[in-house]
This record gives sequence, structure tokens and C-alpha cells, in this order.
Amino acid sequence: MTERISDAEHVVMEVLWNDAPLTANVVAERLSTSQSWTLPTVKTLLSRLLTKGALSAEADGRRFLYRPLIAREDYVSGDVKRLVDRLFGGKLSPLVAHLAENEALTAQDISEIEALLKELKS
Amino acid sequence: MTERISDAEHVVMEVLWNDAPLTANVVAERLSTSQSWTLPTVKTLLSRLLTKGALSAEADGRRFLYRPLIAREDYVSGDVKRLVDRLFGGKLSPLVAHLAENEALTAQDISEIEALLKELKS
DNA sequence: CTAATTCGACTACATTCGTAATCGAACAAG
DNA sequence: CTTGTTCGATTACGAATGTAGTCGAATTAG
Repeated sequence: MTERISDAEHVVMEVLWNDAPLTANVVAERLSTSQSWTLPTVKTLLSRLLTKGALSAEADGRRFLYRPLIAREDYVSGDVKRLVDRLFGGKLSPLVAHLAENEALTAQDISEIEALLKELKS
Repeated sequence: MTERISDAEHVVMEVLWNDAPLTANVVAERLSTSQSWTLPTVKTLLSRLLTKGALSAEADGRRFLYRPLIAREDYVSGDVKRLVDRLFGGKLSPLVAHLAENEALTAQDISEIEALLKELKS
């Protein structure tokens, strides 16, 4: 169903997850601070996302209003799952172990995580 | 420095992280259970990894022994960091929150993680 | 009503990737 | 030695990706 979203496409999705629906021009405008993409480039990315079924386009007069069809949470889950599968044999605790050992978990991170876990168990 | 390693290349790296140095043939053989790649394909991937500086090739008579030049931990860290940056604004606790809320942490996962955290604090 | 502008659609093109065939050199078998 | 085999190197090629130009239709300005 939901085809693979490329890095550049993902950047466009973030704009629309943040605020939708938007026209192509507005999307390009929002991106202009972070990327130096021309308008055609942004439109190409929007088209590809449409083709991939990640966006819907609702006609608004002569232009289109783009809107995400997949939830950010779902997209994130997919990406996280792929990473966990690829690097940690699909298990979550090795990921956390890795984070603990290599990614400089701060004391605050640890507290937050413990709080989360405590809540999970309740 | 260390260029981007593609998915297929990563599969090859895993073989060599598991056991090195190995000849191209042996790598292909190890991969044969999981992939249906022909020998030329595996050799192409090895060449690309060489070019990218991810492997070294030590001549052993007329063949080469391939050996990882980058540690798996470093590779994993890079990938995890990219994901955290891209999806969680570079912060770890949102990642854990995501895991907690969306990735079906099992009771065992939770226990393991709590044990890890406890150890971290000691 | 005609000209300039604005859109989306279509086309383009270099690069990377996945996948593989082929070629030429070295080596082993006879 | 000659020939078949084994390697790595080179070449190939389609799909996806990043990036962008062009074209034609619709719209708005004059």
C-alpha cells in the first residue's frame, strides 16, 4: 500500500503534518527556510507523494490543496520498525541498550524513560 | 569520510562483522541462505564497499580477504542518530516515548529496559 | 478581448542502487 | 605448454531519487 517515502519527500511530508491542507506554493514557501529547492522541485515531490498515496489533493479552484493521507505516527512507526529489524534483530531492548551505551542518555532522559515505563505498567 | 552504506551493502557488512576476514566467495556463500544474489552481485557490493572505505581488502594469493574498516557499533550509532535527528528532533526521550506508545513493548521488554536503566544509574 | 501570469503535468537528466553479465589475467589440470 | 577454470575489474542497465526546466491550460490584468 503505502510505498516507500524518500528523504526529500519526507521533508515535504513534515510540512504537511505540521499544517494542512496547503497549496504547493505555500509548501514551497514553508520549505524555503530549510531547503533551497525551487518550486518545480517541490511540485515534483508533491506529485510523487500523491502517486505513492501519501497525500491527497483536493481541488480548490485551479490549484490543489495537499493533505497527508498517512499519519505521522504511522510513518514514524514504520521507519523505527525497519531500523529495529535491520539493526537489532527486531528486538527493542537491544535498541535501548544501544542508546544507553552509545548515545549519551542524560540523567534526565533516564528519568523520563523510567517515568514512561512506570506509566506503561499501570 | 565514511560514505553512505546502502541497504544491500549493509547486508554484506553484517556478514563481515560476524566473521572476518573472508573471501568474496565465502561472503557469497554465507549470504546464500538469506539472499538470492549471484556471485557477481556480491562482488559488486564488495567493490562498492571498498570504494566507500567501509572495507579493506588484503591480497591472499590471487584472491582478496575482505575485512570491515568500520565498527558495527559506529555504523549502528550513525544510523540511529540519523533516525533520531530526522524523526525526533534529535532527542532520545521522544523516541522512547514513541516506542512505549506505539511499538508494543512487551512486559519483558519493559523489565529488560528497566534493568538496563538501573544499571546505568549505578 | 488579448496579454501576462500562474498552475499542474510532463519531460529531463545525473546519481545511486540493486542486480548481473562479460572480459581478461592468473592458475590449475592434463 | 595448452586449456579450462577462477578471480577481480569493468561494463551494463533499469528503477528510484534529487533537482529542475518546459509546456499548455486556466486566470487575471489591462
